[in-house]
Amino acid sequence: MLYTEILKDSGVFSRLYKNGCRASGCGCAAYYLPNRRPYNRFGITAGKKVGCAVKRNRAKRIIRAAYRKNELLLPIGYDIVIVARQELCEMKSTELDGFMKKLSKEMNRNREKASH
RNA sequence: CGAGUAAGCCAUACGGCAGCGGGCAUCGGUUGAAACCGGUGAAUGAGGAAAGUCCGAGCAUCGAAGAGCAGGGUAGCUGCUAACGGCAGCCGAGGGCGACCUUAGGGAAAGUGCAACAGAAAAUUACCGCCUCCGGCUCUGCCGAAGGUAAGGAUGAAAAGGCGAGGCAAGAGCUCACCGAGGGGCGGGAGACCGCUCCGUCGUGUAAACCCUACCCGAUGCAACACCGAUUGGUUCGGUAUGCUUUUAACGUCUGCUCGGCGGGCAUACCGUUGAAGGUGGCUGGAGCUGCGCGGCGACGCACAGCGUAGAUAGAUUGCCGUACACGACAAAACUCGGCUUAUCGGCUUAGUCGCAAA
RNA sequence: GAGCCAUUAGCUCAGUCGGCAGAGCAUUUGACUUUUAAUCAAAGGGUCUGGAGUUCGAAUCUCCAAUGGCUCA
Repeated sequence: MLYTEILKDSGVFSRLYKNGCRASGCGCAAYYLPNRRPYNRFGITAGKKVGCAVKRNRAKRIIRAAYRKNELLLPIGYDIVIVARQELCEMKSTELDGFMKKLSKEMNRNREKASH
């Protein structure tokens, strides 16, 4: 991934759940906050509710594939966490494209607001 | 053809484009060199249960060696195995017409406890009944007292070996035949055990109640453990110095207890070491897999040849298509193996059995 | 990775060294009241998480599983 680091600090995760902007779509929800860095940080959450280990891994894979495809649309300098839901492991990654486009639009709009 | 039994195998397949993990080769950047960063190439990358964590081991650390008790586990025999609570074969018991299957299967005569309700009595039993003798009375009988008895009675899961005959006042293993349990002897077997024979002791069940017997078990787990480690701090450990206390003592240490062994102990100061975050190793060549041969009923063992087949650290198999069909279940390595248990779409192979029909 | 605990009526819990499954709240019915609430009286409601085993007999003992929760590093 080009401008992205993997997010693994659990403190950052909880900060995002508490304070982050939330965008939910089909099968998943995303939280994001600006991080004042020259790159993005990206994390995935797939809890026990999603299912067994096979289903959790599949959900993570699908989210990762969708992110990789749509990485260039997203603005740089954000922490992003995507939370998987139960329905996600039945879906295909192309079905997530719409959600990623919506997410990037929303983030860009917020960024313009903040800069103005 | 139908039903059923046992054993074993497979776990969608192939192709295209883009992408992920760790290594290998190579090119470039960079450097004194290594490391590092980027590109390219050809290979390679989850399971039969990877799961549950129910057992067993390897490996590592913890004592300057260890012993006993407590605690825990196992429980027919013989073998296999690194080991096991696993597996194989056999014995006993039980089930099935049969192929075959199931089985925590030592000791109740070392001791203790428990056996509700019902019943006379649940383990040194006499309520009713039956019988004998004595006494009384309203005398073919009834009542009372003393004894004998375990055949009959109702209860219960279970009633003092079972059943038949003899015997007796009535009865009773009191005696006898057969059967069961126990003990002794002889024979067979590696053994569990089996067969025959004699004796005549018959003393319920429960040990997945306490317990007894035999055998086994040190504790902690790869987040173990080893190494590197900036600033800051001074928890840990070691050494030195000083002070206090003291050598049959107290304290510490393998952990619950005791013995034994080892170290004298505590406080302060200094020096070194260590060290939270992070990184590297541990990490995959192993009780390994495949093939073939030999030994063994078998589990398994031996010999030869070939193979190199995940190693991540927020944790790698995906996305978009195409083709085929039976339209794809359960399900993801995390130190590694051997088992057990549980989940599972279906398909295939082999060997017995029973029933029906035909020849 | 290692270890521990719980599951009983609609809900919260007793009963756990074997012998008829119980309490409180809730529900229903009746009484009291003009009516409701409160109070009083009664009734119904259970595959004791599931499956095997030991036993004459299992919520209880043993084994295997399921679900939920907790602890350690």
